[in-house]
Amino acid sequence: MVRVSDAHLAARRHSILVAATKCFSQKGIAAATMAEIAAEAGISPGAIYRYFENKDDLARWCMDESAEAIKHAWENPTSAEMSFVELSRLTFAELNRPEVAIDTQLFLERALIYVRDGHPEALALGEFRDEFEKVRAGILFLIERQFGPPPPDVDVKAIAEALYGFYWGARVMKLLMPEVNTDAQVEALHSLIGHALDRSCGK
Amino acid sequence: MVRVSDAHLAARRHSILVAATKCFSQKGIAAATMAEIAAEAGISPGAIYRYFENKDDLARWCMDESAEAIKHAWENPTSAEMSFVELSRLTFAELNRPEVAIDTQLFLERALIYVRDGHPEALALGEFRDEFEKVRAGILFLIERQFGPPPPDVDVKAIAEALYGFYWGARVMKLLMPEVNTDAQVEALHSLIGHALDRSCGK
Amino acid sequence: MVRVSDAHLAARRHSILVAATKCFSQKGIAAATMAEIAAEAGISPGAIYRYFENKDDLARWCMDESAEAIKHAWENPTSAEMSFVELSRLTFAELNRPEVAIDTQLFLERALIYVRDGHPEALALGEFRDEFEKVRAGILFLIERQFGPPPPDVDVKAIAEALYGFYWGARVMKLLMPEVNTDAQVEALHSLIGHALDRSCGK
Amino acid sequence: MVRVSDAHLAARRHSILVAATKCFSQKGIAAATMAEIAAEAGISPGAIYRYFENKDDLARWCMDESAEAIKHAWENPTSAEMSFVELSRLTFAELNRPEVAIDTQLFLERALIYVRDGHPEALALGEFRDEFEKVRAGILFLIERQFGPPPPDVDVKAIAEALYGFYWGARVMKLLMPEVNTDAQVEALHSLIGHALDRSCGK
DNA sequence: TATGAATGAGGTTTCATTCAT
DNA sequence: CATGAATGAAACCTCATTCAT
Repeated sequence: MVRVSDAHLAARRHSILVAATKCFSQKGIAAATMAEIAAEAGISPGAIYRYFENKDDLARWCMDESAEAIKHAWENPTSAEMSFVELSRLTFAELNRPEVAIDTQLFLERALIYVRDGHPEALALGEFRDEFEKVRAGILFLIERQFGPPPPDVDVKAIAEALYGFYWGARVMKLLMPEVNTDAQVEALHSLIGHALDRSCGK
Repeated sequence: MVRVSDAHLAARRHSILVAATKCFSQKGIAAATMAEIAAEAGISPGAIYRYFENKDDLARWCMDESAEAIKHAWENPTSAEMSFVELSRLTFAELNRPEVAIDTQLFLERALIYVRDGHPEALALGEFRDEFEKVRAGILFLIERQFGPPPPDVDVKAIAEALYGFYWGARVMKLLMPEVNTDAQVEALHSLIGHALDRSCGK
Repeated sequence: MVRVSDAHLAARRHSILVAATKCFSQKGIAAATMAEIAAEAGISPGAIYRYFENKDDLARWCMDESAEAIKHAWENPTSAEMSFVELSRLTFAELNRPEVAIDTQLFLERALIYVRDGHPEALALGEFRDEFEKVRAGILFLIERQFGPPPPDVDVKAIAEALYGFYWGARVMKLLMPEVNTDAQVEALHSLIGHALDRSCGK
Repeated sequence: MVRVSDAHLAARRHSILVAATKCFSQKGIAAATMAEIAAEAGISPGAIYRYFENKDDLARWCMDESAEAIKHAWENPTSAEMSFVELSRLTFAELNRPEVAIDTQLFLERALIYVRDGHPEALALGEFRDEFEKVRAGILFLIERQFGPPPPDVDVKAIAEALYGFYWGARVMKLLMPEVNTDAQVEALHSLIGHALDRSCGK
């Protein structure tokens, strides 16, 4: 009966997403209950259904939102002012924030759902392959911009792919063992890349 | 059915594990039902409970079994005849087998449970940290055996850690995008390591 | 169903208790099913769980309620206007009501559970020993108030205990053989007590 | 295939009854499982079904056996050498043996089943009413043999009934509170009866 | 719009009973 | 005769979802 502003609706929708994200990562999507999420969001269970079709829909939005949070500067490297080394330092520094764990968890849940169901329309918003292609291209671009054309015996494209894989591996490691020093790992990889690609070696 | 040989019991137990592993990875642990697993194993739902305490117990055995499958030569590198490069080639070649996907899925489910619950006794069999420490030590050992003492500006320990992280990242990538060429990535990393650690560069 | 008045909730809770009490005494606690109770109460099985933790909890409330119904004026004899004889007549007259059978049944179920489990916290609300002590003290008080100090060869405390035992025996007899005339039995006991304690005999 | 002596069969049957009686009184008939009983009897679950139709049948035999154990000298008082006072002292002394609790429990279970089901053929072996009539007659006979014809204002028949009720009440009390001194209660009742029926008072 | 009581399908688990050996 | 693995019906309980207010 009461007219409510769009802003208010959007805010409530967002608060539900936040609550759900918290619950989903704490207990897993399957185990978290709508009642818990409602309680966490400070509303009634029924109210959730005004904002989301059903639990699956809500979960999907949570996962997509977290996936969104993951999309980073790498996809649009041209616009970035930073060098490859600077950007990767920044990217991995991010992983030290504890909140990242929640995104990682939801990413993994999303990945598992993705694999189980084939590639259901349900996950249309976040296509892994797409992100992979884009980020790999971004890495490649930045490496070549920083180090110039690679020597013929170094497959920079594969290195870019490997770095992307390493990124996800690092997130999983951080999730399981938060004390792991991924920054040091990045520096080590940088030094490897430097040795291989920097002219200073040949000279 | 009268007394049955131990071998028969073990075989049935194993067949339940196989069926459960299949169902769990197809639908996720939470969504797979005991009835489905029983049907897949060709027995009645009740029979499962002669072999496993309950669904959680069954899931745990599945995850532990797959975790077991993951423990590889890396943990005991001294006994291996292979060089670092050979062993890592072999390890990543393994990832091309489609069956590995199931193990990866269960590993991720296990990881999520692990993170959610803190570190419950339930997962005692497979301690991530433990495996991490051992494998990292194995990698370190093999790298130094192959390349000799590293130059002072290369943090080999961090590289070993990074490689372990890369391994899991590669598994996740393979899970989501089976066509990804992780072998090429490994080769690229090998070439990086070679450039950095081989004496031929400095000379 | 939107917010409902507390009175309505209490009424529904009570109706579940009534339905459960009926089912439990008709079939026994173990054999009665939640579905039956729900049907008897005219609600869905799931609804019961908004009012009671689980079947055991429900059974406990039923038993406690009936136990509550059993606590009688005996526990607070001082406040009663009635003499020992009047009060016991009233108490046993109660047993002629057929509904008492249900309370007796639940009392016996409760007693059996109590004995099997040791003295679990579960039955904390109704401690037998407690009731026993209080009622015995009440009987003693009323006998002495009515008949004055007993002759030295009569153990009035033991008589009070025996009367309490007789009360429960009478309930069990009534349960099994409703036609038994417990009122006559009480009168007979009264006459025995009168003969023994009344001064009129000795004089 | 093996021929087994009747004695052996009877012994096994008996051992099953003993095991079942123990389990039934420990956990209640409904909660005790056939597997437990089999384990307690040292045989396999399947074997029980060679000796008893099903669980209900087994329970019935247990209850009847314990009911049998309850039938006492009271039913045939003429043949007894003992006086009323002696026999009741003996009867209640029996209640101090802890094993009696098991019989009491099974009696109560039997009583509850009896009440729930109406009077099913199932309980044909032990008719409460029958026992009641006989024992009451026995008590009456013994009281009159000991004390002679009662004064006109004492309803000895009702007293006999009351004593029977008291007996069961005492068993229930002993079950719930083993420390209760039922012997003292009997003595107190004896003294009451003595006061009322003994000539010494009137004289 | 929001509420939250109610629904009821469906999951896990138990266990009396059977029957091949 | 005994075994004990297997069955499968049925119980308890959960929780996503609905809808009267």
